[in-house]
Amino acid sequence: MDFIVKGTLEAVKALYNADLKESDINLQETRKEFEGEVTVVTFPLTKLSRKSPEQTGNEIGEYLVNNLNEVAGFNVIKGFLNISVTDSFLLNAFTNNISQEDFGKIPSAGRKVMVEYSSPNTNKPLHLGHIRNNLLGYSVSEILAANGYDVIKANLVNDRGIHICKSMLAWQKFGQGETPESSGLKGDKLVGNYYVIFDKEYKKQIDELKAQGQTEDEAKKNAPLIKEAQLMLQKWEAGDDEVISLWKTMNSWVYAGFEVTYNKLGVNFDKYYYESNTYLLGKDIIDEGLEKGVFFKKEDNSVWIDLTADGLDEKLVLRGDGTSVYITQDLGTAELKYKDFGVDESIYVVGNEQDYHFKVLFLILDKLGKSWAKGLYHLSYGMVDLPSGKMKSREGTVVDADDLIQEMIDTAKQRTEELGKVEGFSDEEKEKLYRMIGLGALKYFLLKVEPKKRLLFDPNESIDFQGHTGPFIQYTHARICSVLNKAGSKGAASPAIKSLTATERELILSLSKYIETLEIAAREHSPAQIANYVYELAKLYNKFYHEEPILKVEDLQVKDFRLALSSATASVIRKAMKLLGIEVPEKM
RNA sequence: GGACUUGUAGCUUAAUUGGAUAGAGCAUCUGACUACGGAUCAGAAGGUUAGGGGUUCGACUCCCUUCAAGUCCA
Repeated sequence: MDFIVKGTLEAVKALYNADLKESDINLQETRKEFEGEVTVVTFPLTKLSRKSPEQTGNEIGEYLVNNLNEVAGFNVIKGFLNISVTDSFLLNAFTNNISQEDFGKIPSAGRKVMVEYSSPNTNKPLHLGHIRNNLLGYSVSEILAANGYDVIKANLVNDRGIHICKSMLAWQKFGQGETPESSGLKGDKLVGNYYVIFDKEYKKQIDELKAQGQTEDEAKKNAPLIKEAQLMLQKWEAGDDEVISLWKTMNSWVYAGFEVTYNKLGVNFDKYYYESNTYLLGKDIIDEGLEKGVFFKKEDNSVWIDLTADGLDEKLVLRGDGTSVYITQDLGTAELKYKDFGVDESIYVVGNEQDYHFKVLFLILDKLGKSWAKGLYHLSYGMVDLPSGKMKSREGTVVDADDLIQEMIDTAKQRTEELGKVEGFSDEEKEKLYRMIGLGALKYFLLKVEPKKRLLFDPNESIDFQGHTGPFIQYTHARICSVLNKAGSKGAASPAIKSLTATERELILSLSKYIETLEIAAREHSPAQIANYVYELAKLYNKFYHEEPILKVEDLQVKDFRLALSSATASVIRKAMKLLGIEVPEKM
């Protein structure tokens, strides 16, 4: 609707002799209860016209009708100038653009972006919180790619540290040689079990020590198990053969397990980073910062940065004994990523508990004068909570990723069978369909909410398959496919069509908004924008479907046009859902 | 102690970034040519946008303050 903005600028120039920028024109969609498609808000223009909002609207409206072929008419309500565009304008847009196969394709911007997501610990299986992370990361990658970016999906695996030593130690002591093969357990589950066992045994020891008169803090430090775990970490850092070998073995179990979950979720990565390779990075950046006077040393030799001028605190970047803190290695890893790929932008998909951390990290890199620091972005998302509060793997109050996925598939199966809709499906096709619908429901459920909002998940309330859901949109797609199949044609936009029904107009307008939605989703790093858009589109199509006959309509040109409209809708649904990582079936 | 985020119908949520009577879905109630696929559609009911104050033509949106939930920093 660019031409409305340009026309309004001309009108303001001609009528009031004022020069405005495009951004000064406040354009919005016309509300359903009024006639028209686009609305110019004229309140701000009254300063130029020195007339009432109504008069200003009428004058501009007159100008537009007289000067723009595409404008059919207008009405003014208070400070709102509602403009109706002509049917032929909409039909042209549909024929020349929307109905084309490559509609929605944005040419390459020649920019490279890295999206780091998932980034799991190797001591426990993935849970619902990780699912949100993975879906967000994957979807944002798809959205950026659709916007013409060259995208690198990265996974920074936290494969070292005290937590994995705990699992290793517990396995050594209590595992009796259990392996994924011997137990039939998924590798990540097996390792996770030992992490829990460690915690139980550790707590026992703490209780014993407390019974002997030690305080809680003392007991936590003195328990033999924790000391052993710390010793193991030291051995790991020293490269002890036995420890390294066990570490490699157990991690390989975990990776095999993760791979299964990633496949089920349909996410993947172009590049894996491992903390065991990166945890020592960053120390040269500390030196660089000291030289540049960005950092300073305290008496105990620890290195700090003073961020009080930026409204933050003093922040430790290297300990007095020369060992790293989290931010040390993150500084190093950021630089490594840039060296590896020369990305223009780098996105970190990490929970909002690390908001402060990333604020500091990016600020430091900026102060160090890194040219690429302004391209860093923390895609912060809210935690997934249960009604009982936070999920804690050590206490077993987690919604396991594999279990949840399976439940969703089972529910999809049950629903579909109840509805008796899989006649003529082979067993393989059925399995594929159940998986598609179950995951569609799950993914849509998680992605339709703005990332930064916290998500409450009640395991006792099943995820819906009706209404504002993934299956609703999948159903709409299948329904369109069914119509097209029956017709045996994808239709064609006929130039002979003279007029459109109200719903046809709405549908074309909705389709035309796909590209700007794509751009907004990329700018805001928000799959929710796509999710809500495609729902609106599907809803509108169903309305159209009920109101207007397609196959039964006598006029063949109208029939052909409606088929083309259906086909274009299916196509946009398919493209939009793909951005969410959701597949759509042709029958369901 | 300091900082950040969130708070919208019973529940899950949207609002073009300051615009019209705050828009949907679930649940509840009422309807839909014996259907081009009823996982759908049409309608009813449901709101002091956590509370209070301010800014202006106009506030869910910006500012101040109180409350609630969550998180981070040493």
